[in-house]
Amino acid sequence: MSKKIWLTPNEVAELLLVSPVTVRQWAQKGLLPARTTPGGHRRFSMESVRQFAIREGMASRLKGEASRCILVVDDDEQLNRFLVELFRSKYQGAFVDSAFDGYEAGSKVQQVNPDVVLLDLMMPGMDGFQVCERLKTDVDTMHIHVVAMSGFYSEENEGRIMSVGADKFLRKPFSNAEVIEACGFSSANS
Amino acid sequence: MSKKIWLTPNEVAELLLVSPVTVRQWAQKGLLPARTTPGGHRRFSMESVRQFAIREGMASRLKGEASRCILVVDDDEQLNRFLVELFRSKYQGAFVDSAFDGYEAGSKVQQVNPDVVLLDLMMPGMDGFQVCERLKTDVDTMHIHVVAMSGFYSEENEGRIMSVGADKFLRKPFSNAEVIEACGFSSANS
DNA sequence: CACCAATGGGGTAATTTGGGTT
DNA sequence: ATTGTCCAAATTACCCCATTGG
Repeated sequence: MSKKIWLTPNEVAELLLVSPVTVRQWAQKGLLPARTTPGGHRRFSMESVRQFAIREGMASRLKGEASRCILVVDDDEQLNRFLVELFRSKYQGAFVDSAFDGYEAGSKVQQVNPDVVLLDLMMPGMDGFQVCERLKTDVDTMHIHVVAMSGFYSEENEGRIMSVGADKFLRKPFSNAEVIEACGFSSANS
Repeated sequence: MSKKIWLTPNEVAELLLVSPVTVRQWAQKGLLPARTTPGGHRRFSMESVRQFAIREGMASRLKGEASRCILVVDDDEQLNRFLVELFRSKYQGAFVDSAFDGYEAGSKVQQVNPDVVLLDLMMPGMDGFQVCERLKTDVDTMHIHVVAMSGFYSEENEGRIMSVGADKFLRKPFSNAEVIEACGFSSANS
């Protein structure tokens, strides 16, 4: 179900912008959970690295922590606009933006640094799986909450998207309350 | 992934001919964007430094680095790496980066603000036509020189990509001299 | 099984960095 | 606006040898 990705110290080092030696130190001190090979070499799971990176304050959240920011990625113009309006009207403090394809998603993520990405899986051209994987493998974006949406439900799809790091799965159609809850805005600010 | 060039504070200081302390100040004031390691040390991207230098009018201090910037977009890993290496080795002053799909293309364009985008038309997922159209429609990126590449030549394709704003069309396979010429590096340094 | 280049582990010493202050 | 200095902590260099993965 979940294809775990194990990273070598070198890969982690490159990801976190430090030398391999430093990664070893973290592992030695127990700061970064690791699994060891029969020969004693360490292997790190993507998930551990993500949590470590976020926990240790690598997040570039230096910017306005005031309001929340959500990015809607869906090629369906109707639904996209609707969702944007929904969030805009419901939470005036939040910054809401939208993207209609993979390219725009990448550009907008880089540009607005969202807290949440509401991501459609079935987009012609680039699918959401790739976008999600990219988001979750880049240290600068791995902290982003990914809510996947799909109209064609299948266990395989759900498993697949969750295995590449999605935080929630939403089956279309859904109610307003459901999206809002999934995006974690239920108890958010206003 | 792509080989990003991250600089330590000391390296930036040497590059801009100032003391490390000064670099710290800039980072603290948010003048120079930086990422931090889990331990709190700063790392600067070559691109940030370049933009900062230009913005602050000290571009002349840059030792001829990053005078130009080119982005290679192709899902063919082999060809992509080859092209990156080609430009890197041929023009050490140029900053070269790569993207392998639409999402990454959008992210990288936003991030490095290239002068030239070398764009493959036939990518699974998102095709180059969409990317090109986005590039040429957005005011912030419409100045970028787009060189389209394709292995499946057809008049229709060439007409189509040129109609959405591409500046050059390259038919695969092509010679090193051809790409370089197409990217406008012909009269560059050596 | 042996070979081999690249990588990883443990350890210590050397260097760099962030922050406060001048 | 930039730089020097101090200190504690973070990061790295270097050594030698084992492991990894062809």
